[in-house]
Amino acid sequence: MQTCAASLSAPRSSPAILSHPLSRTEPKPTGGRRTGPARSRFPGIPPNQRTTRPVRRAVARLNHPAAPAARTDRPEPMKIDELREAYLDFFAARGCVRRPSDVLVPNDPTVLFTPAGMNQFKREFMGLGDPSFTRATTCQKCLRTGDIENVGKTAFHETFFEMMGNFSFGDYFKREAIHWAWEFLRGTLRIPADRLTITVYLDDDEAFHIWHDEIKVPAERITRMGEDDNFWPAGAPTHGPNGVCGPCSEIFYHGAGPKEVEIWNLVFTQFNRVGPGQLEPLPKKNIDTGMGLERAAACLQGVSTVFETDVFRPIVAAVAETLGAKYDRDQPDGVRIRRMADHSRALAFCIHENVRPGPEKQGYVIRRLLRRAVLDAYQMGRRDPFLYQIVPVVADAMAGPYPELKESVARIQTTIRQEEEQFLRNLENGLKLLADIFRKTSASGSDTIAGRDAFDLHATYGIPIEIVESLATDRNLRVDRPAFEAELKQHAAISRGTSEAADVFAAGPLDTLKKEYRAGSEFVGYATTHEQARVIGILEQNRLAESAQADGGASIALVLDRTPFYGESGGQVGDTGVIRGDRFEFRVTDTKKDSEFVLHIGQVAEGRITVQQKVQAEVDAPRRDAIRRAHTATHLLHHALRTVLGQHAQQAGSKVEPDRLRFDFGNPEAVGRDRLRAIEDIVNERILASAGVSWSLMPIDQARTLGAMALFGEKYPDIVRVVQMGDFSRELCGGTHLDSVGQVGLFKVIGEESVAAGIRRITALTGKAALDYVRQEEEILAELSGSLRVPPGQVGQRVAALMDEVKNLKKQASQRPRDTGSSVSADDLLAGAESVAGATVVVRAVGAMAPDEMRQLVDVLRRKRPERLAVLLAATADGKVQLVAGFTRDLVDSGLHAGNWLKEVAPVVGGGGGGRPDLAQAGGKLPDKVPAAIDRAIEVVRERLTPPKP
RNA sequence: GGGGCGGUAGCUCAAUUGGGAGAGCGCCGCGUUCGCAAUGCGGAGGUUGAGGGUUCGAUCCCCUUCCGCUCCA
Repeated sequence: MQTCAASLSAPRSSPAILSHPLSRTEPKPTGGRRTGPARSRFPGIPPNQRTTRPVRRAVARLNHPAAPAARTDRPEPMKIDELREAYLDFFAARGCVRRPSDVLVPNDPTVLFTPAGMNQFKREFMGLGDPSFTRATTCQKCLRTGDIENVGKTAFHETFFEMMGNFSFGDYFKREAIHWAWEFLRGTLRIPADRLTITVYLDDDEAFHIWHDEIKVPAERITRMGEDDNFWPAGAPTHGPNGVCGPCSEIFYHGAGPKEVEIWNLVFTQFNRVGPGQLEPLPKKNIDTGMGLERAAACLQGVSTVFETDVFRPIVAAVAETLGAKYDRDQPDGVRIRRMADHSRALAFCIHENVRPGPEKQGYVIRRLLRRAVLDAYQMGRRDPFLYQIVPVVADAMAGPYPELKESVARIQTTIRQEEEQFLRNLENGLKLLADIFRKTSASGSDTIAGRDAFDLHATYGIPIEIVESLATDRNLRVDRPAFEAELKQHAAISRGTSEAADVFAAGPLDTLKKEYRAGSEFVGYATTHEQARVIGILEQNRLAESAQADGGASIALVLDRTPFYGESGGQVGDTGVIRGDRFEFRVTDTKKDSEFVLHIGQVAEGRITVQQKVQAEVDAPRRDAIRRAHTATHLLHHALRTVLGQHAQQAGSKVEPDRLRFDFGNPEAVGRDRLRAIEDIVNERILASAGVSWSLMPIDQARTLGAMALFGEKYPDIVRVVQMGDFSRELCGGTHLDSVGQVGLFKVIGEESVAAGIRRITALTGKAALDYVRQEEEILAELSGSLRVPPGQVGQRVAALMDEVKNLKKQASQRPRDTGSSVSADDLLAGAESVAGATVVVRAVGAMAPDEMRQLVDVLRRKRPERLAVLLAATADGKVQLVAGFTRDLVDSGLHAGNWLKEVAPVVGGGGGGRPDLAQAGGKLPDKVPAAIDRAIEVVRERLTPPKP
């Protein structure tokens, strides 16, 4: 039976179905006295939502007489997709707003990946978030690599996982959180009470009381734990950090195995830590809970690891099958297969959200995941890429909640495959280096590879220690593992450097403003470029100020209640312009967005601004128009790219400036001139056709249904703006656009390049800038044609002809005999040679000669006199001396060294030199001393030359 | 953010305290052959990533910078 999320999220079933007599999953009240107190405990929740609701899929099944589960005593275990829906339904019924999962890489500088369900609610926890709800529930995609070594080895560690949570922002607190958790576990999931135990924080009597006296959990099933186990953040009271924190209470499941499983953590955020041991109660207390989806499912399904749950089983099987291995849970390869299964799922989700393997940050985390998995396969004997083959299985297994994954399968596979190939190549290269190390180690008579060598291989070339060890063993060598570990530790210590311990919750100056103006700044710039407004904040050096005056240059930021200025976002640059008020003028040089506020950044040109003042905000309209042209053209380009290259050519980023745009998109290869031309043509044809541009607001789901292009891995608000051009382009976009496509004027591509593996970038111009560009090219051509004295059309031929000519002339020049003027011929030199100890000694000043020529002259001399010849030539040019010396082979063999000869001569001309025994060169700065150097040279060679051996 | 390694011909890589920029493969031409594979001879192809410094002289040493790889955080 197919797991079907669609049916799970169908409109609510009628109460009649819920009370169907066969509905055995309808929970029994946990106690007879339940209903009464429950009413008073949960004010504000409609009574019909207070009781636990059953899982609708189960209901549907029970209503269908043919369903096998209806006839067995034990219903088939709950699937992961069912558990997820049951949880979200349960809390939605208790007034929690069901929010979508945040993206894996959140807009949050303190984390690389979303680590927990609460991450997306940080602002809500501070009372600064969306005011439309105070309780929420989510199933959040998370990624953690802190315990990566344990993945596959333990039952429950995963890198990618889903965390279900319910959250209260100053709304319900401890009592409700605990009661509901228990109701869900006991009622909806029907977990027997004797399988559950509880922990609470040492002195959290309130929580203990609720568990013991209200829920009636026996005292021996409740344990009080210290701040390291039952406080969030762990150890916060003693060790910090300062800020919001609180005790927590955990629920453990005791299955068949020896170890209990933590399936639920309830965090009661009730304190503000101001110093060691100093906890001040918060006026508004929060609830932050987390239930690991997969581990909870494993408990329900009666399996001992997450890898045996219904979602993971096919992935594990696919890995084993692809590798031609048999999956045996308890064999060493079992660990590897589980790890590969986990990593392939994590990779699929990350790459889907456009996190690609790379050298830093998120990309590097992903790269390591991939390499770890490929290494596992390598050690199981696999030498080709394989991981990419798992992707479709992952997409299938996760299709219920994440159907969009399927659309990305091809893209994810390509990315993974390329990275696999690269890593395998690295490994092959590494093996060569490894062979060297082995040889050196053996040659030195040792059987142990130094830890330092192993570490160098690891740190510099990325050759994993496991590979080194395994290959070493094959050659009866071993690795000094302790020394390796020591190196690793030392490197880690050095690298730690300045890792800042960022506060989990950091409040900025704008948050103060946020308390007063919840809605933020209103943007009126779609309709107008000038507007009356009021100053609601002045930001000076990151602090709020009451007023600001002209003081020569310091940049400050103004916040207005409403503004026509567009704050930089979605790739579109911020507006510039001017803000005027009573006796002041403020020049806006840039506009940025900070959460809900628009920051007008610039300088006070004259006068004094104070908060609450009325102002006139005026955007630089011509510049804005140029931006609109570029932005509308960007959508046209996106459309043309997909038409010419295919649907894979999706946006991967963009920058929109006045009459200039940069657009990054996925494409495996360079676009090429022809296709680039076709793309440019399509855009310009659309411009000529001049379709209208319109926009509307709609819920995100509706926009997707309409086929509006949205980026994966991008966080969108609930209500989105959809910009439509004619009938060919519809995109989610908050930017400013033209009224009609025709206003773009001219569109000209000026460059295409690669920015990352699989990502290309097109740079283009619009409007006046495009015209200017074309004119500039025209002028360059005119200039060229002028100086070449040919019509523009013949410039190419003319240049080619000139280049040919240059080449031929060069060739002729190099072949011409060297008899240029002052230069000396080899024969002359030999004629003037002296004879020393039976050898021919040529030591001469040769006027101006290039080093290259001198070397060749030495060669000529040696050819003419192949035996017992010593040459030293001295040239002078530009106030410098150049010496070249050489010996014939036999003299070198008899112990003479041209380099050493020069070392004795060059100091005379104020220089130094050296070279090979048969040929050397030297230089100096004293041309006057050349005669002295020549004397010295002859003197030296006389001392050294010995008569030939008989 | 920090550490290590690297960037030389189209590709893979050499170049012994700093001293003449090379090899193999590929490419082009000619020869051998009925033709192909094979093979012989000849040839083209380089701002040694960029910029600066030290030096008589820098692929080599130093500094800056860009890019790639890699480890750690």
